[in-house]
Amino acid sequence: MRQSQLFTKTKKEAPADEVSKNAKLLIRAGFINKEMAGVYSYLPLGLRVLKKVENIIRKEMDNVGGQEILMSSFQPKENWEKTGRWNSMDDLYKVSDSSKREVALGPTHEEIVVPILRNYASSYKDFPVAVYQIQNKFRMELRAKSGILRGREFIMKDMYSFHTSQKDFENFYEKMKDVYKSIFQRVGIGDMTYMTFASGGTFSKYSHEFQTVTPAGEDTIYIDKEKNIAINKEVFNDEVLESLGLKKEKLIESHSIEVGNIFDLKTKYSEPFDLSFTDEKGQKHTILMGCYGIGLSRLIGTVVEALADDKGIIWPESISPFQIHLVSLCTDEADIKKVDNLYERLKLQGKEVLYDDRIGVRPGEKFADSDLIGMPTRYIISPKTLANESVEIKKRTESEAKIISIDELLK
RNA sequence: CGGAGUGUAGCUCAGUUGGCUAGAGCAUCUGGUUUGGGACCAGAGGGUCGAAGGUUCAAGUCCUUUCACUCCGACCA
Repeated sequence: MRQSQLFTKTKKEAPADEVSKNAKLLIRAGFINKEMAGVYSYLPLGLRVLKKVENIIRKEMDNVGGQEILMSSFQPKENWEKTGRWNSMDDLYKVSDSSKREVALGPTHEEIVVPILRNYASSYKDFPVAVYQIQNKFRMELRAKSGILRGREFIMKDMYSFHTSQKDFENFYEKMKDVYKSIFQRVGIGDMTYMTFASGGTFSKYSHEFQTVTPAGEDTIYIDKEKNIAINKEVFNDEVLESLGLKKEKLIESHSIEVGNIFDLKTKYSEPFDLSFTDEKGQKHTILMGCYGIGLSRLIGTVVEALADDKGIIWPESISPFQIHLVSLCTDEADIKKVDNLYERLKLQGKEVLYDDRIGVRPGEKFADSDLIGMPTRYIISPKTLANESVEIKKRTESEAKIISIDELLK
């Protein structure tokens, strides 16, 4: 894409009403736009990142047999009354229309997905099933904060699995642990993300979170680097330590951001909706469930928090809006034609290129913009490099550039 | 929801004990100069001072109400 066509622009100054690094950088660089507290729109660059993250997650979900669906955001009040959550969930958005009918805006989708399954599956032959979606969620956070990390509207992947036996559930749950590790590895924060033993909330006694270590995190975890696992402070006690075979002395305390969470739901939601199956002997049993969440918007914010430097964002190749930032410092027409040509050829090779073709913008400003936007690789092309038919290549994470010929580059 | 703070141009901010036609930088537009780390010169456009009400000869400035945003806390599938 030609940068001259991009309707967003970078800003020199961060907005006064943002404090978090992720929001400051993402807004300055033109990835997101703030609409109200905890609510952001995704602009062209931000949406490209979001789509990349989405596709990584989608592939991983499909690989474990997940079937993608898209459930409604409006959810009937009766369903929430059935599970007892209409009044017990503080952060549930309740909206009403002119006929005074009340509905919930979905913060999670157990109340929808279980009735859907019930509509189609009732035999042991119909299970196991896993369905998932990637969708906007609404939660009435009493206090939205930290930019994109804790919003009132946010984007989440939620998967729900359905099983006829505890063993089948456990197998799947174990598989999902690896799937989650793989996802966080692929988006570039695998080395700093730990599977963390945590509270199960209202569902069950314990659950597993995936926590990314950064000072911006609002959670506190204790990490065992050797075993590559951690414990959330909320369940940090002798009993848990012993059950996991961890020694207090070896643990390192860190702040972290919860980027994913997997739960054993047991029959908590299948029961109220009577989601059950008939076994080989004609006997009826309640279905066992698991649920698996990843906040995509939070994940993007976490990547920014964890990897950015003082000049701007640093995107891992896998989720960068473009792979290459082609920065042209050329001013006369013949040179510009040559750069245009290089841009077209890179595109033909299937490269994703953001081409800074802006005329009248000085080099310093282009470099500053390029650092801020944070593409992993920068190609600088100027009259100087063009004289030698070459390009200067610099990685966002490195300070030294190297020069190679255009021919070699295209090879 | 409790505590603290902030709302003035698209953005970042200044604006004295109430006083004349509300300012600067960035951004935008015009012209010129410049071109390897957010340049410079000259000019121009851009405002319901968050909103409503009040006090006053006079309100960005004082009072009341209200809304929004931020931070700390509580809360958090």
